[in-house]
Amino acid sequence: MRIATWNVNSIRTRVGRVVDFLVREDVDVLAMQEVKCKPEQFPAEAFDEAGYELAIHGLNQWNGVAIASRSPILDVETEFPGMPGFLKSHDGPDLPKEARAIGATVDGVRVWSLYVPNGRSLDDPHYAYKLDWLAALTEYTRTETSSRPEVPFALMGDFNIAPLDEDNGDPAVVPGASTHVSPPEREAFFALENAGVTDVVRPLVPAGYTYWDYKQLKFPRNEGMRIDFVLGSAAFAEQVTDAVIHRNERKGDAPSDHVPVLVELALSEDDDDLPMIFG
DNA sequence: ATGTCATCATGCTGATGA
Repeated sequence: MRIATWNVNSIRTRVGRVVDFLVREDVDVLAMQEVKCKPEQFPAEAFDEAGYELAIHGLNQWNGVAIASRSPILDVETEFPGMPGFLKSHDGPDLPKEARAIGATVDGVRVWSLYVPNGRSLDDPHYAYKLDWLAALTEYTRTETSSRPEVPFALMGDFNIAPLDEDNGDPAVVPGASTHVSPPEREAFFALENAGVTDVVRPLVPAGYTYWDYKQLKFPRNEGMRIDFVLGSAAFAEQVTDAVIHRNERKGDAPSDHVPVLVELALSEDDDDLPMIFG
């Protein structure tokens, strides 16, 4: 199985690029973030024609997550247990939470496409929301990986955190003053890694960024950040045979500001592609 | 240079979010 994550920054703007990538790289499952549309606005036909089905969670022009898959998408959830809402986005507990998570089972793998809140600034309510959101995700991950350790489980997406100093190549992102690199955010990320999942890409791709701001020639200067990750349970991680950060997807016409991160698993998909030996 | 990009609405320009 070849499975990837990509913050596409508007699927309506990027659909050609995204489907081209899926076909060219023989991707079986794609977790998308920032699709920036409602399900009825999602360009589903292009995915259908390329042989992918979709699960989409989008409420408005902000955020929005989706999963595309060649195999059937089962048991879809649009939030994880305990996931908080952002106070400014609703006036009460009955109103919908932001569309930042979608989980589904594909070929026996439990996959989450996650768009972690940005935080905006260290003194913004969005920053506290980000930490609360990560704490709830950590508790869910601990419960899930301990109660069903045999199920391969993966958190894939834009975590909006550069966990290590080497993950931040942007001089405008200053430790002590900026989000994405503050100690509480990094501690939240490490707590998640201690709750039953590990970064399956870093051992295979030790260096490299996944995001470059559109402004100030950040990509030509290579002043990027590594903030998109695939965190897998033991049952997932032990199947990983390869990983690639597709840096070239930041080039050319109308790129997203993030690039896809692809992981290959030894896990067999289903028998559809195999010869019919037994008739 | 607060230098780009995407979206929506008080809509063809500004506000919001990243």
